[in-house]
Amino acid sequence: MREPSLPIGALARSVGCKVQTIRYYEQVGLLPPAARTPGAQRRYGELHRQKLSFIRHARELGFPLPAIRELLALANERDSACSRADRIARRQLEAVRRRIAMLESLRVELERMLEHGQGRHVRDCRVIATLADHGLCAEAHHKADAEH
Amino acid sequence: MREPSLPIGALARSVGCKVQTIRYYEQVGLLPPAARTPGAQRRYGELHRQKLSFIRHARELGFPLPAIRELLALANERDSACSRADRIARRQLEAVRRRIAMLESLRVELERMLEHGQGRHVRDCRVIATLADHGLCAEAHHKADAEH
DNA sequence: TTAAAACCTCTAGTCACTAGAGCTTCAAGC
DNA sequence: GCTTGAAGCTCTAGTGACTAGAGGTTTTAA
Repeated sequence: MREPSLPIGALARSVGCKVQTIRYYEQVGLLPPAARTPGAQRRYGELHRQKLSFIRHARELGFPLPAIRELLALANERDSACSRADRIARRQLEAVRRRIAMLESLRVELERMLEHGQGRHVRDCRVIATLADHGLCAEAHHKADAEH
Repeated sequence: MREPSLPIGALARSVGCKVQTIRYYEQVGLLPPAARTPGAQRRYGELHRQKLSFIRHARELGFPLPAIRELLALANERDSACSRADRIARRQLEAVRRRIAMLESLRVELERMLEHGQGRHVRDCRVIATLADHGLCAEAHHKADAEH
């Protein structure tokens, strides 16, 4: 098998990311260095594709790169306990839930800002008024702060 | 009135942000430069507090700084049409809704990953398996990509 | 008067990419 | 075998919205 045959562009297309992103992952050590042609171009095989696909999927789920690094390591030692992976996923789930809660309260507030729509002038524009006076807004989204 | 009497730390506490954030806003021109003591320390008055509060509130709603800049400008010309502020808010509402939709599908997938919980080993860990095989996941979150 | 808390500027770092300059290599058609 | 254009290469810098730290100065309360 002359396995490593995919050039970087084809790999990028096949997992739906940019070429630079792949080089970036290699640079920060998430992806092992690719095989190279005599002219120093990267060539990838199926294993690389699977790993990259794993990374991209985890990124879409919002895992930060350090967590993904850990998940990749776990996936390798196939006999170690699953609980660590679970814990990482659970942490991520909590973060996602917090973000949803916060965004929901923001959605409600934005909808309220807009619901009487066409005030003709800025001086009675609900959007501006609401932003100017924090007291007008739902109490909710102050508590939900926490993170990014 | 010796209006500008709040030092930067007190202002930061009063609106719930960091000192450096206030200096940053001044640096990028979102906040007008503060008055200074003879020793060059910043002193703020009520107007600054209101403006900063407006900015922080808008940030909590997820508006990016360029949009906030525009909103601030609009708030100043109190006779101009409200429709521009409305449009900005509406755009932001759309972004918030998209983000919620995406996060919801991620939440579902993460919950599914975790629901059979305690597989004892990595080789049958749903978290790892789900990440490794994108085909296993709900179709949803691919469509919802779009943006940040 | 002194001491410590708060302030100052400036630089660099964060995260996860993304963009661009300037150059080289590959692959397909002739 | 030659040409040509797409795709590759490295390296540097930029993004957004802060955040952190070094190293020094000012303020304020005891």
